[in-house]
Amino acid sequence: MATSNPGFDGRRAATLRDVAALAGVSIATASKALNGRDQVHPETRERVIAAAAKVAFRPNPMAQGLLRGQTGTVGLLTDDLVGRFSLPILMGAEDEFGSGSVSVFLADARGDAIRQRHHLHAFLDRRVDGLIAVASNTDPRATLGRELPIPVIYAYGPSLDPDDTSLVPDNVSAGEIAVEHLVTTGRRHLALISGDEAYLAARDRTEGVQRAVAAAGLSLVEQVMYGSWSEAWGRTATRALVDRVPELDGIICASDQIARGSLDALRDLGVPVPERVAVLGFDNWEAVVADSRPPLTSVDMNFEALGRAAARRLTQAMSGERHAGGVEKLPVRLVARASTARV
Amino acid sequence: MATSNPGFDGRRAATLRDVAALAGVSIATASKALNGRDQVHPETRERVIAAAAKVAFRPNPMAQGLLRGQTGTVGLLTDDLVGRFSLPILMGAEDEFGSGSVSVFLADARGDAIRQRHHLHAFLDRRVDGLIAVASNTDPRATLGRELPIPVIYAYGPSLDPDDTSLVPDNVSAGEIAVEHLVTTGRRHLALISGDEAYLAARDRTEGVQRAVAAAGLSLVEQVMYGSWSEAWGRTATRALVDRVPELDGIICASDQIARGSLDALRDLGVPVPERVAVLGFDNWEAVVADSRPPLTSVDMNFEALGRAAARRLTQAMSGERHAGGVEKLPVRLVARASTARV
DNA sequence: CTGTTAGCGCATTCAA
DNA sequence: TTGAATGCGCTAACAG
Repeated sequence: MATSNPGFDGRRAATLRDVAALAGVSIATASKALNGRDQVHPETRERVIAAAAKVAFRPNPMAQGLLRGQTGTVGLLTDDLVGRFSLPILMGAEDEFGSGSVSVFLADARGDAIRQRHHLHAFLDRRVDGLIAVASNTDPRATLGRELPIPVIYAYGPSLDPDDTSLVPDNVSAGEIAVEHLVTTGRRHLALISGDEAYLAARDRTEGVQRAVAAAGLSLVEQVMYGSWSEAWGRTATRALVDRVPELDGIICASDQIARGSLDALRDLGVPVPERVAVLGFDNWEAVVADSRPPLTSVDMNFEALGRAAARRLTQAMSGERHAGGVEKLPVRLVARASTARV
Repeated sequence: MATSNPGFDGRRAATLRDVAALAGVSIATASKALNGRDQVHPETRERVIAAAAKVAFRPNPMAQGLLRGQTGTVGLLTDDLVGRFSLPILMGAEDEFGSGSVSVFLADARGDAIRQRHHLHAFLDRRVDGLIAVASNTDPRATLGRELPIPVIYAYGPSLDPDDTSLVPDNVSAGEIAVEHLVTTGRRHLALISGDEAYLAARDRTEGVQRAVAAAGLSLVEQVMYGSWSEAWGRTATRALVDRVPELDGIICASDQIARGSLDALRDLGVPVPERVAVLGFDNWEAVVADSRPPLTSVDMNFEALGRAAARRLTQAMSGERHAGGVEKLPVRLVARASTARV
C-alpha cells in the first residue's frame, strides 16, 4: 500500500536513504556503489545505480560540501557588469567553469568600495572556494585583501599588491601590433589619436605605438593626441590632423569609438579610406567595427581567452598549486578589415 | 599552552563550537544567543556575541542549508550573456538579490538547448531555491519544464507555456509612445523603418506604431519597411524614403542601430535633423544614442527595472506565494534628445 | 563484500 | 536560563 512507502515521495528530492531503501542496501553501501568505490559486489552496484536512476537521485551538494569543507563554487566579483570590457572576461570564465562541476556566483560592485566589501564578505560567508575579481579598466587597483582564506585571481585590472596574481591584456603589444600592421601594408605617415590619458590603457597603447614606430625607423607625423574615448573626440582630432598633415596616410585610434569618429570625419572631408588614409581601432567591438564605413580593422584584446585563463589559474590555485603572483600579460591579436586594406 | 587550545586555530573558519568554547557556554546556547532567541540571559548573550565577533564567526551556509532545506541561492540562466538586451536585466536581478541575503549563480546557455539543459540540471543539483531565465530576444520560447521543483520566472522572452510566469517589455506600447512623441512635437508625415520581421520585437513595435498613427488620425507615408537590425539597413531604407517621400518629416527606426544608419544617410544627403526630419530609435543604447549626430531620441525598454521586477517576483514565489502565471508586460519610457527636438 | 558508527556545522527539540 | 541530544544528507572509518 502507498502508506507503507517509507521513503521517496516524489516531490522532495530523493536522498541517498531513498536509493538505499529502494535497492535494499544500507546507505553506506549505496554511497560506495555510486561513488565507484571498490569493495562493492558488481551486482549490488548495478541495483543501486538502477535505483538511483529511478528516483533521479542527485547528491545534495550541501551535505557533500559540509563533509569535505569545500563548496565547489567560485565568486566572480566584477566592477562593471554592463561594461563591454569586463563582460567578455566574465563570460570566458563562466564558460570555463561551467563546463566543469564548479558553479559561479556573480556579484557586481559597480566600482563602489562599499559594495565591493559587501559582496566580498557575502562570498566569503558563502564559503566560495575561490574568487575572480574583474575590474572595469586596466588601471592597477587595490587588492581585495592580503589574508584572504581563498585564492584570488585579478583579471583585466591588476592588483597593486605584487603578491597577488593578475592577468591583463598586453596593451603595449597591442600598440606595436597596430603599427606593424600599418607599416606592413605600406603606410609611412602615421598619427595616433589616443584616448583619455588618465587611463593606463591609453598610455600603454601609446607606448607600444611609439616603440614600434621607432623600431620601423619612422616617427609619428604629429604629437600623440590625448582626449576622450568618444566618437566626438575622434572627429575633432581627425579634422585637425587632416588640416595640418597633408601627407598623413594612417591613423591609429586608441579605441573603436574614436576610430568610428575618425572614419565619419574623413568621410565628411572627402578623404577616401583606405585609399588615402588607413584607420585602425582597438577592442574589436563588434557593434562598431562591423557596420562602419568601411568595416574597421581593430586590435582584439582576447578578453574571453583572458577570462578562461583566469578561470584555469584559479582552478590550479584552488587545487593547491602555489603561484608566485605578479602580473601576467596576455597576447592580443589584430583583426584586419577594409579600413586598412592595402591599396 | 598553545597545544591545549581546543578550538579556533586562526586559519580555519571559526565554527559555532569555537564561539561557544570561547564564551564558556554550550553550542546550543551560543546558537540561541546569536539568533536572537529569547530564553537567553542578556549577559550570556553579550558574552557570546563578543566571542563571535572576536573570532569573526560566520555561520556556515551549507550547515544551515542542510538543516532548513534551502540554499539561499538562485540561478540566473541567460541565453545571451554578451548581449545588450539580456545583460541589463541580469544586472537588475543581481542588484535586487545582491542587496539581500540570496546569492546569484550565473550560467550562459548561449541559445543552445543542450547547454541549457546542462546548466538547468547543474542548478537543480545545486539546489537553487529559484530560477530566472533570461532570453536573448522577446520571441516566446520553450518552457524549461512544467514539473520543476522550484519556481521559475521568465524574463524578456516569455515562456510558451501559459502556466509559467513571464515578464517582458511592452513593445507595442513602445511603438505607440514613439509615435505620440513625434506627433506631439509637430510631425505629421511619418515613416517606419522596422527591423527583421522574423523578430516579434519588430512586429510588436510596428503594431504599436500603426495603432498610434491611426489613433492620431494619420497614416504612415510609406508602407512599413522590414529589413535587418543593422546600420546598413537604416542607411539603405532612409535613402529610398527620402527619394520617394519629399514631405517626410519623421522617421521611426525600430532600433538605435537602424536609427544611427538613418542619421548617417540623412547627413550624407544633406537633410537636416531635426529641422526637416526627426529621427527616433529604440533601446536607448548609450553607446549609440549619446555620440551620434545629433544625439538620438530613443525608447528605453527599462531592462534593469524588468530584472528587478523578475527578482522580486521570484522572491515572492520562493516564499510560497502562488501566482497565476501568464505574461506581464512592463512599461517602457521615451528619452528625448536632439534628434526629435521641436523646431 | 556489507553494515554500523561517527561526524561535518548548525538549529531545534526536550530535559534539567 | 542552560545544555544534552537529535538530525539535516552524506562519506569515511571501522567492524562484521
